Amino acid sequence: MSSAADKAYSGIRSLILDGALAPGEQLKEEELAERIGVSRTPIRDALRRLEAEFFVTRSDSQRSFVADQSVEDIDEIFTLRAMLEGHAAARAATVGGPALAARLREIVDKGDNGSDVDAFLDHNADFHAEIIAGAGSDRLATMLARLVSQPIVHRTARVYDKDQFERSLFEHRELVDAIERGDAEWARSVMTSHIRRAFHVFEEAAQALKREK
Amino acid sequence: MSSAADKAYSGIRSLILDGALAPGEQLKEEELAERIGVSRTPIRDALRRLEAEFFVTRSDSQRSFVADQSVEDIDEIFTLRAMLEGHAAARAATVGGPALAARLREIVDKGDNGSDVDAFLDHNADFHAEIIAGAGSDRLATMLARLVSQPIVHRTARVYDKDQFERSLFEHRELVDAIERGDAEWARSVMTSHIRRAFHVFEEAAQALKREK
DNA sequence: CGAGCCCGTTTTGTATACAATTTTCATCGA
DNA sequence: TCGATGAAAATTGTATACAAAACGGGCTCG
Repeated sequence: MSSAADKAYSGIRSLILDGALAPGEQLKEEELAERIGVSRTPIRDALRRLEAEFFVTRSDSQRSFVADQSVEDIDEIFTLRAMLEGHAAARAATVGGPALAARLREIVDKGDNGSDVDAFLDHNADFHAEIIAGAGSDRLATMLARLVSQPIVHRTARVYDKDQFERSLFEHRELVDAIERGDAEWARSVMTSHIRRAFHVFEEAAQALKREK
Repeated sequence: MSSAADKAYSGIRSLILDGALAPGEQLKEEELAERIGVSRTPIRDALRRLEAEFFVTRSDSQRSFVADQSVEDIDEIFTLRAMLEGHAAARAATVGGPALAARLREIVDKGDNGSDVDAFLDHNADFHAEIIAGAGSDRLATMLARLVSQPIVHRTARVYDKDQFERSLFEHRELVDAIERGDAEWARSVMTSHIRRAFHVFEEAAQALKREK
């Protein structure tokens, strides 16, 4: 896990998310290698991975750049995620059956304790992972994993207030109801609004931040 | 274009599509390197690319395998493609405007000449590319590019008969109508059925092939 | 002026040797 | 017989040197 390639991957990722590398900036393999303390080989590996996850883009002449992260870009990501994960929820409702519903209910019950942000994040990650697994589509799971950059989820949750946590939990419960009854379209809509709502929370926080400056 | 990495990429891709490497088979870097005539470095690169395109999967211990290509897998791919490209059509109808409709109509008119398979494939690729570009979402375009393996489109089109070509052209025309009028949901449905229909043509051909054996 | 071209510099691509890890399989002991 | 063990073999990971390609700045020529 702490191989050079993983170190390079998480290192570059952090540099981007912390803003040490600005959107649009060119990523030079040698410079990154020196900065992170590994050779260029694992750096190249990490760049390919980050490219698959839309953190990094490559020009036609193979140079790497930090991808844009404007509110429009985040909107695009949340829109795609809402569609794909809505589809996952619909499939989970169709093929998951009572066994899946039971597992989800257990996760939701465990997550219903207090307002600790980290505990909620754990619960949230478990819940969504279970639904995606329940859809039983490897490619869908892979696409979602690439699309959903957990740090964005985290940054969103940090600005959640008590009311928003409760709404999330409420939506999770409704999702379990829909899956339990095998109602694919109900599950799809709940999941879609769940994710779109998360985007708008993020959006408002970003605008508030902008006004402060 | 004819760099070692590209040679490795298209070489391995061909080996998989020709069946020289069977689904589930392990891909050994050194063996591939020798077979293709480049060193392991570009082979590793190619494997990452093929992994992003769902041709290759990796085990938890970093070994690479040829991905499954069962009818169920193809179904999964077409389903995801129908959803994403349906979304692209809806967005294109919303943001593309008359300019996009005009460009599309030109492409369709050019494609309406005879029953040459290759000409149809060119027309088809142009048409879909224009719509995806018209949606104006880089990440969506990237995801679709990774998901849609042209060889499958080709293999599907090879079994198209005259009637099916005509239906495709008809659907393309209807799509242009929908986009011209800015009707996102109409565009989405036409695109979705267009792609689902293509899957079932492929499916029937695959079953016919199976019965022959 | 400005478009195009040349050449030094920067950056990425490739091969290769060696290191680390994983797998395989033979052996041992209960 | 079964499972554990450990060493050999197979496979992937990493560093590094050199090759190739792309970029940039200054030059010429119209």
